[in-house]
Amino acid sequence: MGIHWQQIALFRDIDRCGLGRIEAAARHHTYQAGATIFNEGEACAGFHILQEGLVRIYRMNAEGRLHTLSLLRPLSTFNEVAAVDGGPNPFNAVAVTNVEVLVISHDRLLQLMSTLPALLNNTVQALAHLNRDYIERLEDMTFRSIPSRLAKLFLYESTAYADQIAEAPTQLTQEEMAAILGTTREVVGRALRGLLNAGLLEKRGRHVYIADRRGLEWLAETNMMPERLRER
Amino acid sequence: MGIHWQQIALFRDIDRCGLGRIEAAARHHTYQAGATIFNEGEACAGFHILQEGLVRIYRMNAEGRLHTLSLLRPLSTFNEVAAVDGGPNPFNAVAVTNVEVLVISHDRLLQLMSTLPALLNNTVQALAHLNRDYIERLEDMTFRSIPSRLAKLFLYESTAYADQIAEAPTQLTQEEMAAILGTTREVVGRALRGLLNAGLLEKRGRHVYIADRRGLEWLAETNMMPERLRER
DNA sequence: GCCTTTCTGGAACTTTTGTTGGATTTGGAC
DNA sequence: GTCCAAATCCAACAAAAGTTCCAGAAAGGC
Repeated sequence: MGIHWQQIALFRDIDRCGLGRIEAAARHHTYQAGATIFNEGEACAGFHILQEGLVRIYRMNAEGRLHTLSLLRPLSTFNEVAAVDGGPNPFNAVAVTNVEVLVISHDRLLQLMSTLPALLNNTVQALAHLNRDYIERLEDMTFRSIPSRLAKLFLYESTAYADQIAEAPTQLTQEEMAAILGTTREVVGRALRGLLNAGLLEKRGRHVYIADRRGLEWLAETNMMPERLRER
Repeated sequence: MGIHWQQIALFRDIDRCGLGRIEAAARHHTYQAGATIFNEGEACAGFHILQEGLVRIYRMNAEGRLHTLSLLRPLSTFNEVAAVDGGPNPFNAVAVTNVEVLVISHDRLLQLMSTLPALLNNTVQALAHLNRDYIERLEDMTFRSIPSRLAKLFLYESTAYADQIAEAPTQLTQEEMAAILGTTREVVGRALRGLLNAGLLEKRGRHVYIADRRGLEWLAETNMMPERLRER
């Protein structure tokens, strides 16, 4: 089969034989656009490898507000945590477009890890990396204002969002940006207008582009709008 | 030496010989109250095992506000992530009281993990567990109001705080609670007064105790103050 | 005991974020 | 092209959180 295992950090340095066993352990699933892949709190759905399509990882609170943790494109993997400890899924996953995934159950993953040291090693590294991403997201929520988080989203290439969010912000609707930033559509609209007025972003036709990367970086780092009053 | 390795989840199921090698790889350090153990962004400080004293794990933003991620007592471990991937420390660690720790460097940890499969296995589980804690903290910051987070802190035994915050909130100052919740002292004071007025907490002498566990749980889950107007 | 430092109580105010609701624009289906 | 659903813009308002400031109370050192 045409699976490019080498492109996935988790399967690096695993020999042909090991890859064959991993492939044999995986089940192929397809989902229609809009279909739920698994839900938060449900029994462990196993380790997922995204082969085709776009997947949204999110949480929802009691009032129905969404928080998008990741927007994933191939080749990405998700639900590592539950796959590894066998506990309930820590978030929801939904197919945004038609989706194809490979799934390895908790039990089979444990078997594979116990006989393929390289896989176990890679898993440790992947989990450590995930942990760093979540710490960064947590600090963003703790310390940064919404305009600042929005600026960071636009600068996403070099930040935590890069691994997790696969769409350029330009392509995202305000609703989707709001879910990523953990706020509401109207607030994102307001913040966006603020950044446009400040000359940090500019609108070309329908889409919004970066106009002043330095200014965005300043805003993302300090929570303060750059004062450009001096430019007379 | 009198190290109780069995009590640390990471060292479970490791035989006497393996534990001996781990012990040999560890360096003993002591810190005075107030001393910095390591700083965020600095080169990997290695894996730490807390044997004695109280350690604060925190991040700080540009304006100098603190966010306490953990308050740890023996026997706890910290800096797993950097120890495992060798990257910079993801947070600061400071000795609150006099502290004794064992430290295993990144290189030695990798050596140990490559020869002790049980240690590698335990590390995977520990990292997965950490990840779940961070996701929960992240969702708290995204969705919960400050009174709600404060209620959750008082219910700490049954939440993610149990692993990360080793101090009963009753004993904490408002300043310390504020750092844990990611806000300021005055806001915590106001929220505390709100919970006292609502009869969810009560004051005995200097300290504040839980008066209505159900009410706190309601507040923590829904973000809404329980309406007790009906109790005529 | 006294004095200093730390902690707490609380008011008044500002800023940010969230909410509501309506007007307008856009893209795509047909 | 026309029409519809989705997306956006924007103002006014409400609520939550952050800030500033000062007065008291408690704890700990001497």
